[in-house]
Order: sequence, then structure tokens, then C-alpha cells
Amino acid sequence: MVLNEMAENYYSGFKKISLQFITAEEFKQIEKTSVHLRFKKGETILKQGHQPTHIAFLQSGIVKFNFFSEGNGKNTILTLVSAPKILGGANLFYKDNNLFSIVAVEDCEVFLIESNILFELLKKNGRFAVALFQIASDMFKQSILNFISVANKQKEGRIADVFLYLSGEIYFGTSFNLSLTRKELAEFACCSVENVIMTLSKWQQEEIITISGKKVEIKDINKLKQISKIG
Amino acid sequence: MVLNEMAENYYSGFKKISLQFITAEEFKQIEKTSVHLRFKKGETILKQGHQPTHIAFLQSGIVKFNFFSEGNGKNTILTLVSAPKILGGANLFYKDNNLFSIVAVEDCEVFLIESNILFELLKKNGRFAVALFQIASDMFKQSILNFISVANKQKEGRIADVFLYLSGEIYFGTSFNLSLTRKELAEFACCSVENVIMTLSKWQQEEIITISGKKVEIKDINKLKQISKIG
DNA sequence: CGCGAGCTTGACGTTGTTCAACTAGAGTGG
DNA sequence: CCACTCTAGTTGAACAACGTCAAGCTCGCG
Repeated sequence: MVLNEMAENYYSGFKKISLQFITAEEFKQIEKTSVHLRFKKGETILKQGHQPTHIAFLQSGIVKFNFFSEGNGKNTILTLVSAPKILGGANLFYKDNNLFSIVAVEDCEVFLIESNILFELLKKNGRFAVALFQIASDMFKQSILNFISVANKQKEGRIADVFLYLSGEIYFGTSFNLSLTRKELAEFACCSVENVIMTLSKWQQEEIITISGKKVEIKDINKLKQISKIG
Repeated sequence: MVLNEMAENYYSGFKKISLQFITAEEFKQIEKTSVHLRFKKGETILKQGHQPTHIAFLQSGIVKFNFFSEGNGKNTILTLVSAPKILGGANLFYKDNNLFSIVAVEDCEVFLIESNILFELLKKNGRFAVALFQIASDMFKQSILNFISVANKQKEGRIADVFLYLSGEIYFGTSFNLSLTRKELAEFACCSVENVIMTLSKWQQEEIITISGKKVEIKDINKLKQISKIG
């Protein structure tokens, strides 16, 4: 009974969204063929290059979309996503193999849904399809915004963008416990680790942020926005 | 009668796709509230920042997705698209204002559809919705691949990517009339005009490509792929 | 206590942008 | 039909931005 309740809460976010569009009966169909899992920080939820057999619903935690380049052995973080959200946008859209990996940045609870089951429901229910696609495509928009940032701005502007994103879309506040390493910040901002560090040091001196250990506080968000704007 | 035939051909690509999923009756609904237009090279089809009232179907021609950055006054070409294809992916997905402009790179024929009419149909017909989203999302995938290229490679690898993309996805061959200026190539590859020129000169000396005027011939596509891979 | 991973700093070299000068071709008007 | 101008393309040199390297630091954990 306790277990049942836990399971109930486990996918409640997804269930709540779904039941606005599909019947309880139809939701049971999804439930039967899906699993819920916990992932520890650093574990891979969906792997780049694999076949997309599942759609993931992120119930709690934070994940990164990680692209590994064979050519030079470098990682790029396309975007970060915090719960609750539908992951596996790539899988929703294409039949292609996963473009990137999805990796837990903090401990996560995930609800893995068989994609062909979900797809059948989407085809039967246009409103559900439209709603899910709109949710899922948010991540694409973020990737594109990130692209634009990388393409147009130099380091400082990009790192400012990263912190504005963390503050606005991930931690929802100006004060948070950073769960990314400096290396991950660098992979997100597309620059070297040293550059992240130097920029952060500079910002500390200018009293734009304070960092101690993993604790980050943005003291002057307007200045950050300014830096982002200038590029 | 001749006019009718022309009009018939005009949106035939979109009609053909649509009629696999919706009835002729339903298609008439779209037809009634839509317009077909011609755009000259350089003209803007959908403008960045405007409200997305229409979805565009590109019947013929080539367009660029152009992002203009207020901060530094620079353009970035997110991706190029050749007909026939559904444009306005951004509009399909979000209610937000257009993230970027869509601009004709060659003369285009476009079929502008009122988005709320189309959306009503999508909600009623899940199979149609899924099909359209899959087509539209191809452009997102290309933007992300482009992002990865910009993030990981240096200029020569990026310019190689641009030419491989032009050859494979736009002109469908190793020999074509380039409709982009050097400036546009630079905006696509995210580097300076001078860098594009120097790289192309170098490739000519190495007999990887030949260029005379707008005529481009890729003589050694494997070498280009090699350059792309190394980055 | 010692080891290793993550973090920090400064020096140095490479990459790529900016600038300035020049060329070629297309369009315009006298 | 020839200057004139305007735009696109081209080249090289100077300079700034950024990544790489090397060395040292800190902190948590065995």
C-alpha cells in the first residue's frame, strides 16, 4: 500500500497532464508497458546513438542533453532540463537514433514509456499530440537559443547566458546549489574550463555573484543581463 | 482555367501530403483561408519578432532561417531549407513570436496557411499532427547539428560542413550554382567573410573544389568529409 | 596521512577577427 | 560609350580573443 502510493506519486505529473486529454482506460495502457526508475547523478538515462524505444518523463531532478563528438572527443551540453518535463524530444520527433545522450545532473526519477504505445495514442488523439509536442519542443527552442548565444557572443556573454538560464529555468531563483562542475559549465557555455573560472573570479571581484563551494548567489542580475546583451 | 491549373500545381505538394491524412472537405477549409505568394530573392517571408499567424509551405525555391542579434547587429543563418517543405516550425510548436526570420535565398513560391485553422485540424486528426510534426522537426534537427558543428569545430571544419550540407540537402549534387554570397556563407558557418574566402582559396589550390563566379564544383567530397570529421 | 579529483592561476601560442587597401563587375547617368 | 559609383570579392598585416599547458592548490575520502 505504501508502495502503491509511492508509485502513484511517481508518475503523477505525467498522469495529470495525460488525463486532460486521454481516458483513464487509455492511460492504463501506457502504465502497463512502462517502468519507473531512479538515476543517480552522472548516470545515463538515454544514450546517444541508441535506438529510441522509449520516451522519458522526468518526474524529479535535473538532466543534461549531452552530445559527444567522436571527432575530437569533446562533450557539448545542448541544454539542461528540470522536472517535471517530457524528455526524449528527439525520439518524439524522429525515428532516427538518439542524437544525444540524456544524463542525470542530479538524482532523478524517470518514467520510461514505450514509444510505440504512446505514438498510437497520439495518432488517435490530436489534442494530446499537439499538447505533448508543444511541451517537448520547448527544449528545442532552448537549444536554438543556446546556439544563437554561442554563435554571436563571446565567452563572457555566453557564460552570463548560462547563469541566467540556470537562475530562470532550472533553480528558479538567484540563490542556488550549483550541481554542475566547472567542466560542465564550460561544456554548456562552449568554452574552456579555465575561461569559466576566470570569468567567475572576475564577477566575484565585481560583486556580480558570490560563490562558496557549490553555493551560488547572483547579487546583480541586471549586470548579468547587461553582459548577456552586449555579448 | 490555365490559372486554375497553375494554382493547382502551386500548393500541390502540400495538398498531396495533407490528403493522405485529411478529407478533401477538410482541405478545402485550409484552401479557403490561405494565400499563395511569390517571393523574390532577398525578400522576407516571415519576420523575426512578429506574431505567428501563418504557417508557410515552401512549394519551390530556397530559404534561409535568419536570426538577427540586436546586441551586436549580426546575422546568423540557423539553417537553409529547400522546397518542398513545411516552414514555420517555430510557429507550429510555440505560440511565441517568431524566433527568427525566414528569407528567400532564391525566388520562392509559398503557400501561407492560417495557423489557427491548421491547428484545429491537427487537434482533430492525430495522424496528421504526428506526420506534420515529424516533417517540421527535421529543421530543428538540422539547427542542432549546425549548433554542434559550431560548438566543436574550427572554421575549416564548419565551412566544410556548410558545403557538405549544400551539396547533400539543398542542391543535391556536387556541382551547383551557389545562390549565397560570401557574407551569407560566413553567417552560416559562423565566421568572418575573410575566413570563408581564405578557406575557399586554399581548397581551390588543393583541388578540393573549383569556383568560377557562382558556379561551384566539389571535386573531392571525401576530402571535405575528412576535414569535417577532424574539425 | 596521502591520494586524487576538481579547482585556480598565469604564461604562451594559436586561431580567427578586424582593418585597410585593392580589384572586378554591374548599374547609372551624362 | 565612357566615367562614376556601388557592391561583392580578395589579400595581407596587426591585434585581440581564446585554448592549451604547466604548476600549484584545496578538500573529501580511504
